[in-house]
Amino acid sequence: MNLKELAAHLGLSQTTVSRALNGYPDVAEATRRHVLEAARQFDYRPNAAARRLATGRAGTVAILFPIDRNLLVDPHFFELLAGLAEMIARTEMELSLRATPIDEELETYRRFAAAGRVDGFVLSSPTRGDRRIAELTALGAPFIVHGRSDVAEPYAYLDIDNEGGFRKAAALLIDLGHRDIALFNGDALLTFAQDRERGFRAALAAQGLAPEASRIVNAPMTEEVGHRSARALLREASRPTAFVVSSVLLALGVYRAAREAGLVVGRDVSVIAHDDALPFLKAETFDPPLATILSPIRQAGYRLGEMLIERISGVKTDALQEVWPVDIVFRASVAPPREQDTGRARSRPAADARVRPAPERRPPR
Amino acid sequence: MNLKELAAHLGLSQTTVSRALNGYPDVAEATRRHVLEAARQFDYRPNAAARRLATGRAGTVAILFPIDRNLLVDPHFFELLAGLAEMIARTEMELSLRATPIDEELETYRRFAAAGRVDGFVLSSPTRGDRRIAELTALGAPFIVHGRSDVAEPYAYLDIDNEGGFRKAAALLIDLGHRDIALFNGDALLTFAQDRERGFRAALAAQGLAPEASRIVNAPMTEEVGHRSARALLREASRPTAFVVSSVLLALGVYRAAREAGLVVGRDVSVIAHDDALPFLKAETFDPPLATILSPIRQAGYRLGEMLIERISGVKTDALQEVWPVDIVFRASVAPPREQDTGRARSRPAADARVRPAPERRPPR
DNA sequence: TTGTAAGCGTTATCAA
DNA sequence: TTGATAACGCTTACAA
Repeated sequence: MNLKELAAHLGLSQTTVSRALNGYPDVAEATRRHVLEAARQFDYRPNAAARRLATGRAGTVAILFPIDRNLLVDPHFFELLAGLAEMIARTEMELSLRATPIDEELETYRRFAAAGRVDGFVLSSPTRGDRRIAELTALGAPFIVHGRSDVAEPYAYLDIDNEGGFRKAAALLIDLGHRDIALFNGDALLTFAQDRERGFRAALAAQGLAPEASRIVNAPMTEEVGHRSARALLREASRPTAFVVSSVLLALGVYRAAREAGLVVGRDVSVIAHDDALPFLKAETFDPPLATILSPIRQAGYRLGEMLIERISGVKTDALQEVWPVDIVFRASVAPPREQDTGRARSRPAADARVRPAPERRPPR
Repeated sequence: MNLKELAAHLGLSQTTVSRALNGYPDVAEATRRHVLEAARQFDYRPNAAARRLATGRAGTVAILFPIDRNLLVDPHFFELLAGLAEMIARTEMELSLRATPIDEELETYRRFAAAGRVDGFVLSSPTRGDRRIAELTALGAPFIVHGRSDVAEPYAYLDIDNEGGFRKAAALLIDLGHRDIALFNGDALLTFAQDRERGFRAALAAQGLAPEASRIVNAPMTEEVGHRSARALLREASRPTAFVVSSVLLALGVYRAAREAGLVVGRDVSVIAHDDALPFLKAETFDPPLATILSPIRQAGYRLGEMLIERISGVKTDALQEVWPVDIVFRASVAPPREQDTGRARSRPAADARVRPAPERRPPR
């Protein structure tokens, strides 16, 4: 059943039926009732392609992800995606997911935009000097960035306070007495990794400290990397007493390395991790529970969807720039450093390990 | 630049230009060259909506996922999605991702199909008597199922040999001497969980064994569930000596529960897990390395994309039914049961734990 | 080998 | 408040 047939059946013109269906004001109430009734009865659904062609709007937003960056599609991205999908599902729009070889990325954006396949994009994992921003701006395609970059153009973004979060986490460890702290971070090109490192260094610098090169690791955020990196450091005669890491997956690896070295997390070494709130691996169920810099990435995905839609409907970029604060959640994985022992201790952490209560701060929305 | 303008510029009709661009044979070679050249020069991209309207093809496949089933979007789904996206990216098609409240699921399929928004669907996580299959068949919408269901209609699917895999895994543990084996599985409504349980029970039955009710757990496949379930069982005076679990995430929780109970995996308890090959958490990096029933879900996603496209282009359902074998990979998490001790042992598993080599079997493609 | 013209199913303009 | 009618940009009979 299409519009023509429906109109014929009703003895009305297509115009009137279309108006009635789309909620235009200049339609008699009685007419509208008839039309809606008939549409329901015949289960009429306007053809998407025809509508797109007529309106010039694609009714679609897209998010691209590179497929050959480490051959790894990471779970943080998918949490973001879940939130985004959830938001888009509340609208009439569609969400198009596109994998793309990294070297064809810009070309893919161009193709999608030029063919009118999408109305806007979500950009994730921006890098330093990210070229996508200039490209899409030049194309005139609406977009929103999850994170920030150091480019000249103004653009819409939603970011979290990575720098502040990591500064606070490191400061906290320093307060407890730690002096040798390692940072396991994402790829060095990613701005969020740079922001985190900046915050981390700032906290150290405030106490006149500076990390040795070996203490900073940039690599994919997996259990395996966390394990390998921590193992290497824990073998050293003078090992770090604390770790700040960019993902609970990295933390998982650090815990394993600590166990293997006969060290007890929350006593012999402290660990604090950025937690995107991956639903299948929760910091509070770590053993011991993992202290975190918390910022639910799924909520960010949801909000990104809202912001992109506002952007598409004409809201200016400078009205679409948000930075969310992050929560620091203290748990038993963090404690004052211990007199460095032989590394052979095996008992469990004291149940009464001194832990400050988690502040009750929530991100917006 | 649209077709009309391009044609005008070339001094040709739209028809000829369209033909040249779409590779029709009845176009003079010289003409085609000119057209392609001009198209490149002006960076002409056919408008997607217009093409869709004219051809009646949406150029899109969709995959839906429920948002309120446990509020959990699981990483196995996203691995599937990654593979699917990778395949679709090699085509001109689009992949539409839709979240949907579980109670509006069927309606969402209907809406998408009726509005001509998609050419076909991938159905994931089928349940017993899954209603989506009958619905989509009635609608005449092409689809492919990841997994199988017990419905009357013929349909296209790709599944793995869940039953065989779990039968073999359980049989192996029995061979080693285990008699009390627990199964941690997904939601009981899911056919893959049922198939796995059937295989598990068959292996036990072959030796005249039957699991107690407490030994079978159906729940979301998370670390937390694995931990909680294993902890409950390991507290019993007569505890299971082995665990067969449906995900590496569950296995992670089992490992943790074992550690807490002072038990050593690969000595005091054996663990074997189904491994969908989640890239951020690898069975071989577990401590001790985790034996698995292996079947990379990302490859399945890729193949599902291929099969769906074939289905859309008219291939019959009975030519699109595949069941992949699974690999059993032996690792140090599996060993013969031990004389049941007090559960206080703390030493590490012997490095020379008897482990059979992994058979070298690969799934098709 | 090329061109004319109709059609895909909407929305939007303008007049009635 | 309603209705002709013209886009929207492409594909595809059919004719030349």
